[in-house]
Amino acid sequence: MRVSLKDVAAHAGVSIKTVSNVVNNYQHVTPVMRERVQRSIDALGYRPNLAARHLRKGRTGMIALALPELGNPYFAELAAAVIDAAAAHDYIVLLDHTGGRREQELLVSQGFRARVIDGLILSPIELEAEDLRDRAENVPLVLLGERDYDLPYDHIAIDNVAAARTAVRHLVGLGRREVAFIGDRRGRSEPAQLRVRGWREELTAAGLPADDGLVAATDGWGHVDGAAAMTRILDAGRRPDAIFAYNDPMAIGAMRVLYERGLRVPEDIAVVGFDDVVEGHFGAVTLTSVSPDKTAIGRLAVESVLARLGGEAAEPRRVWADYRLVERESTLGRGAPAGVPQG
Amino acid sequence: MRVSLKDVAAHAGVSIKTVSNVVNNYQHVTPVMRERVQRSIDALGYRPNLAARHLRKGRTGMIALALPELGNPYFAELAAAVIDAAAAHDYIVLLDHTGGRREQELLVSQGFRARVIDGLILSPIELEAEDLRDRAENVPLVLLGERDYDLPYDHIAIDNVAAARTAVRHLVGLGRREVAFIGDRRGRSEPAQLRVRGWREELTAAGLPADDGLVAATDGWGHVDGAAAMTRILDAGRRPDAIFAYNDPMAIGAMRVLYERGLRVPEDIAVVGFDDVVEGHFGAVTLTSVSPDKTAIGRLAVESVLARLGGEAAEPRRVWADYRLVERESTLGRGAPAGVPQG
DNA sequence: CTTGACATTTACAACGTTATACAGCTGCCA
DNA sequence: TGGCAGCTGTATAACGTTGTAAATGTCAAG
Repeated sequence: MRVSLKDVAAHAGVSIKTVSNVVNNYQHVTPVMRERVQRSIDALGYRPNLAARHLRKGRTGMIALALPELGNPYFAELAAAVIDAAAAHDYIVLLDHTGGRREQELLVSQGFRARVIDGLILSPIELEAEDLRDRAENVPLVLLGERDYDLPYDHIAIDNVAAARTAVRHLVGLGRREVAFIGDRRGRSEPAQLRVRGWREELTAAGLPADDGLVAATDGWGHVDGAAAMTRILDAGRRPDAIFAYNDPMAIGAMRVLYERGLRVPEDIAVVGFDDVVEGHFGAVTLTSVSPDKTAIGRLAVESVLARLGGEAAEPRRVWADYRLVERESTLGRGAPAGVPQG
Repeated sequence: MRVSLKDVAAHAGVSIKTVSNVVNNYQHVTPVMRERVQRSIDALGYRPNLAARHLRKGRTGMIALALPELGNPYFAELAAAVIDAAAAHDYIVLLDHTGGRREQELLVSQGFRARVIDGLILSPIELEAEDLRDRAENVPLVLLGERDYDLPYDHIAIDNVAAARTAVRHLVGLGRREVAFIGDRRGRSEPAQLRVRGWREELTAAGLPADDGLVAATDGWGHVDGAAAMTRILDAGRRPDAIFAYNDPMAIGAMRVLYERGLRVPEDIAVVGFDDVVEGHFGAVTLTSVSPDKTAIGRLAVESVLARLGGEAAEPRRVWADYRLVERESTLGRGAPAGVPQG
C-alpha cells in the first residue's frame, strides 16, 4: 500500500500536520524536527497523493492544450513548446486534439473532455464566437490563433492578415503577377479567412487580380488537400505564376503536383507556405514560409493561463507573437540552390 | 462556487448518496426518483468533482504517454492513435516528451513528472534495463518499441530485426550491392541496434558487404542528422547504391543531400526509410518505407495498460504489431513516377 | 394482519491532504 | 517572578466523493 502522511507521522512520532509542514516547506519548523521528519519521509519513500492535495486545494497543477491535430508538425512543435513552458511552472499538460471539428472544439471548451484542469489553451478552427459566449465553465481559457470578434478571453496570435500580406508582397516583389491561394475554408475557419483577406488586400493594393478562380478551397489541411487543390486550379485552366498556401503541408502537396506536371519551382511557379515546419527545409526544393515564433507562442499561452489563475479579472488581452518570412528555394529569384539550410 | 452532490441533494430533497447513485447509474433507483434527481442535476448544472472521485476510488482516469519527441511525425501520429484509443475507454492521456534522453526517461519511468496517473506508456530510447529494474513505482508500465532484455513489463513493438531485413531484402532484390545504414546510435539505442542488426544479417546472408564504413552514426533522429550522415558517407569516398535509414526524416534529409550532389534517386541510389510518415508521400521523389501499424500499436498499448490496471499479475507479454513495406518512387525499379500516392 | 424477502434509500465513515484555531514552550522585559 | 509575545507543534475540521451497512418501504404469501 502507498505511504501516506499518517504513516510518516507515526514513524517519526509527530503529528500529521508537522509532516505536511515539512513537505510544504512551511517556515516555522525547527531544523531538528525537519531533519527527523525528512529522515522518515526518505525511509518510507513517501510521495504526496496529488488527488488528495487537489481535492483540498482546488488546484490540479494541470492545464489542457487542445489542438486541431497532432499530425501537422506545426502543432506538434507548438505542443512541445507548451509542454516545456508549463514544466517551467511545475505544470503538467494534458493534450487533446479536436480534428478542427466544431463539435469537438465545443466539447473541449466546455470542459467535457478533461475535467481536472486548472486552465485550457485552445486552438480553434471552426468554433464560432457564440459557441464561447455562454461558456458556463469557470476554468480560464486562452485562445491560440487570431479571432476577429470580441470575447472575454486572452488571444495569443500572430497578425495573420499582415503575415499573409508579407508573404504575398514577397511574391509580387519577385515580379509574380498571378498569385493563387490554396486552403480557403469557405468561411468556416477564422484563420483561413484572415489569410485570404491579407492575400486579397495585398494583391488589390498592387493592382493585381484576386478573383475567386485563384482561391482554392479545401476540406482538410494536409498534403493531400494541397495536392488536390493544386490539381483543381491547373485543371480549371489557370496557370498562376505563384502559390501562397495556408500552411506548409499543403504547399508541399501542391509542389508535388507541380513536379508531376513538369512545372518548375520556383522558375515557373513560386511557392510560399505558412508555419515553417522542418519538413519544408529538406525537400528537393526547400520551401519559403511564414515562420511564427512557436516558442514564444507556447510561453505566452502558458503564462496567460496561469496569470488568469491568479484570479485577477484583468481585461482580456490580445497578445501578438512575432513572425518572419523565411526565404528558401521555392521563391529564389535566380541562381543556384543553396546548401543544406540551417533549420 | 461549484455545485456539489450536497447542493443537488438539498435541491432535490434526497440524500447525497441517492444523487451519487443516480450519477453513477446504480441500478436500484426508482424511475421516479431518478427523474427527480436528474432534474435537479440539470437545473443546478452539477458536474462531478474528479479530484474527489479520484481520492475516493484511487483511480484517476488518466494515463501518461511519454515519447521521445513530438516533432517527429511518427510519434505525433502515434500520440493521436493513443489518445483516441484511450478516449474509447474514457481515459484521458497526459503527454510528455523525453527528448530521448536517459535522465528524462528515468524521471518519467519513476513517476516524477506526472504523479496522478493510473498507468504509463513509455517509448524509451536510451533507457537501460537496469534503470527499470528497481522501479519502485507501482503504476503499470507498458513499453513501446522492442527491447532485447527481459523485464516484467509488457512490450508493444514490431519486429525490428525482421522489418529491417525486409527493407534490405527489398533493396538487394533490386540488384543493389552496397547498402548503407544511416542512423546508428553507437549502442545507445536499443531500436537502432536492432535495425542495424537486421541490416547486417540480411546483407551477410546475401553475401554482400556490411562493414563499418557503411554505417553512419548520428546524434539525433531528424532531417539534419540524416543529411549530415549522408554527407559524411559521401565525403569518405563511399558511393553506396542504396540507403536504409533509421527513420523517414533522416531518409529525407539524406535525399536532399543526394539531390544537391546531383545523384538521382532511385536511379543512382535507392532509399528506404522507416515509419512511413505522411511527409514521405509527397516529396519530389516519394519515399519507400517500413510502415508500422500505428493505430494498432496505440490500441494495444492502451489495452495493455488498462488490463494491468485490473490487477491480475499476468505474465509480461511481448505483443507484436504488424508492419509492411510500402514501395514508392525512391526504390522504383524502372518506369515513370506514379501519380500522387494515396497516403 | 404478520412475516419475510427484497427493493430502495439513507447515515456514516473513509480516501489523504491542508487551513484554522489553539496549546505549549521559550525567552525577554518589567 | 509574572506576564507577554513569538515560535513550534497539534487536534480537528473540512474538501466531494463512494462503499458499507443499516434503516425504511413495498409487496406477496401465509
